[in-house]
Amino acid sequence: MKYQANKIEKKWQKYWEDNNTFEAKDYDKREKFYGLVEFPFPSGEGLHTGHLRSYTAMDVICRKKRMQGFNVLFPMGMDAFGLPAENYAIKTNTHPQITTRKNIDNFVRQLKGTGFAFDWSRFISTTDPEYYKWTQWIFIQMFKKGLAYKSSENINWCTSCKIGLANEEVVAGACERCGGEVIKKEKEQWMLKITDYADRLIDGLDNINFLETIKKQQSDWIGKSEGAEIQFKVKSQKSKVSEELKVFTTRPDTLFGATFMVIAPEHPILRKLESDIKNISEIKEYIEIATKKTDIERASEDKAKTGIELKGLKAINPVNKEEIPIFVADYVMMGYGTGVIMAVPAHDQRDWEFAKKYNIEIREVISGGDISQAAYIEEGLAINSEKFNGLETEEFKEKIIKYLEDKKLGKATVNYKLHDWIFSRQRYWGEPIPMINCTKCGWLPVPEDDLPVELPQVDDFRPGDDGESPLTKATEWLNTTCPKCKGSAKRETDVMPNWAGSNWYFIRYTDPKNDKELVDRKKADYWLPVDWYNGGMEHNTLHLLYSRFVYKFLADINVVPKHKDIGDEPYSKRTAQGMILGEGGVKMSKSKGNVINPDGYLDKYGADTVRIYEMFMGPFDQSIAWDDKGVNGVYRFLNKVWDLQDKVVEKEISKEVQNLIHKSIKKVGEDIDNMRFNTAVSQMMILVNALDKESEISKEVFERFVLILAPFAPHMAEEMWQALGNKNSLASFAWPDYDKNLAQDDKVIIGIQVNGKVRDDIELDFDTEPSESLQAEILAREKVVRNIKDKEVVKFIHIRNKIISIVVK
RNA sequence: GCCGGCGUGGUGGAAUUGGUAGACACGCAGGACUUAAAAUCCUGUGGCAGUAAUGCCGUAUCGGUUCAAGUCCGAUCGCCGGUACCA
Repeated sequence: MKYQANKIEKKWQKYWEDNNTFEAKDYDKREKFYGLVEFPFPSGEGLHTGHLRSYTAMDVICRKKRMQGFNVLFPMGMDAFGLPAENYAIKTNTHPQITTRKNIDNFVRQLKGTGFAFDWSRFISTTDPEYYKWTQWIFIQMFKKGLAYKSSENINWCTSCKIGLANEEVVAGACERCGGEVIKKEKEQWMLKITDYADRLIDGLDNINFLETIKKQQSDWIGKSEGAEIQFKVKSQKSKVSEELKVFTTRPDTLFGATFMVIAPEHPILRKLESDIKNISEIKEYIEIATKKTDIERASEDKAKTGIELKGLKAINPVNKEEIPIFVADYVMMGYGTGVIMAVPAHDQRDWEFAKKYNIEIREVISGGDISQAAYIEEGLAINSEKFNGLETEEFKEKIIKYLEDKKLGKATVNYKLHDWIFSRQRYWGEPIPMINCTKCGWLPVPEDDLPVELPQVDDFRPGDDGESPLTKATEWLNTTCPKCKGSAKRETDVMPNWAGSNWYFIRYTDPKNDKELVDRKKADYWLPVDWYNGGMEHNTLHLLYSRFVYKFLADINVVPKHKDIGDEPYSKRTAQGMILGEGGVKMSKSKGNVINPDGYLDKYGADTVRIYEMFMGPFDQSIAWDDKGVNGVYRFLNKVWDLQDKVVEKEISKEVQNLIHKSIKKVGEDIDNMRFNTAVSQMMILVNALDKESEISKEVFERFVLILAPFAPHMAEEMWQALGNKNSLASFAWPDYDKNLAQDDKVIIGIQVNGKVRDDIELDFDTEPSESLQAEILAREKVVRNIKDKEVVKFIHIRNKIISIVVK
């Protein structure tokens, strides 16, 4: 019988569904395994090959775990809120609800057609009110704990999306999503205080099994630096002022070398002391140019620093009372530290360049460099620092901080790159922020019994040109009563960002239908943490950081467990796959028209072929180009496998085949555990090529092969398993064992080198020990003799099972 | 600039982590089957020289350590990803 992929795939997909083969059982006695993949955004284009790579990998892992006797939870859902759905709605004037439902159906169809062993009974969508009720509930809990607050600040404003963006969503000065121009705009925003968790987000990385590069990305993003905050008094020539400039520095030991100060153009002191600045009109001009510049322009100015001195004002160095000039310059950012720096040109390269340009004194206070050439940024012994002279940097730092603290001139402090998280979007297709504003009582959360706050129907999904949310147009919904004084009040019209639903979804999978609480604590205790989370490289920083933050918060309020080994971390292991590129190695994109939709391949070759190709195409963690011919090669392999069935008989197993099957079981198992799927597949190819050469194949051997093939090509494996006379699905059948001794070849061929060059090889019994007789035998071999000639053997090295190396002179 | 990763045949890639470089697959060439093509099967396939045996060269480049280097060390070049005036 010919291999008919589509027929057997449909048959088994139906079987799995009818028999709930992949249902995860709460509280089961078997050891649990929670495997997680990132749920997709259901776009109009359907699944792409990248989704399949990630999902197939975790599917292979989960199927193997299930065969090994684990109670596996492998869930799927849809992250369906977001801009693309909304932009599509604006374009076509269709409600996002409708397009989203259609897209979800299409995604589910494609996922089921690929044969993933998801527990579909736990399916969730972030747009389902039963789900986002709890997204809103989390927000309210954060508000109650003071972690959600409203703040008016300069936000990044995408002129194209007409939406506020978090700093994290601005890439090189442009909108992360649409690439549009980003400008600064003042706006009232809900903020989440993720900075309160900064230290815990760093410390938590210690005990979890993430790739080292991911850990580094996480901690670099948080960007913790320890240093000191120091106050400089400001002195005006014109009037008595009591203003102070606070600076943050990681090098308080260079304080005596501060010869000027620089403040950011946005710094509020400029407005306060306007009348004291003699050259104010010049300054104002500079500020105007600076604030007009987008970040991208500020950054691309060839590193040439510009700035202007504030005439009429001086700052006083708190340790030596020196009066130093103050500059405004756009290389200092309001968003980091205090927006003011003490410039130490001798020991900071940017300050050095600035001082050279504006002819400011460069005073060396740390010895060891040549400050006439460049700033010396290393540590060293202090000089020109009065009573601190001669101290090592570390000791100096401690002493000067103590000194400043005693005199109330400064203090030790910690600074982070991480900003609080802007959580408001003035858009339509998101979770409404469940807050009510009463003119008398202020901001109050919607009573929890009234959740969810459902997204109201509106006719126009477009944000207002003033940047207000489309929800302001839903007047009936907008006007409500104050939960406290019962007076008239208004609802918050901003919605939550895309991240809101995706930063806790993995918790909900453990109890997806609970309408009483976010999750039944007993179920969460059973299933969490996630044992293995695989996803895209692009989510290694933000999504991971946000969801770790939310988990820690939920653990603090006792909604989810803290674990014995990894504490309040949600994922014990995280891996990431490489991207799949279009043919020729270019990034797939709609605009290039080279996006590969798996549907065509699923129809033509079947899911098993596509699955194996995705695993075989290259190392899992590297980007790789799609190759149509490679798909065909895998299809050939599966046909060969299928045809082997005709040769299966009950018979004795030859020694060679016994060795090969045990070796294969070992290698395929180990390779799956290490995500080395490509070599697992090639091992199966080697096995199949060998079996193909036999005239008859032992049933026992073939059964074992079918079992190791099953995670990769589950449909074909089930069909062949049944044909071998088995009644039930192999999904929970035992993963085969291997015998260590049988997996080991009993002969090895090793090379014989003469002066480092391989001249001969010899077959030896495995584990043959070096011996004199063997040495004599080797030295008598014809090729060896020929290569030694008349030279003297000075060394004879025999490394067991590896090499024989002869050194001659 | 800084941080991380990588560089192996015509192509994707393997190499037990210092021990016969090129597994497996794609492609290509030749052959079988066929009226023919597709599919399938067989053979060959790193480069150079040679009928061959074999020899020399070969893992981005240069140098080092070692009996032995794709693997370790140093320098250089190139590519990819992250980040960007972070005080």
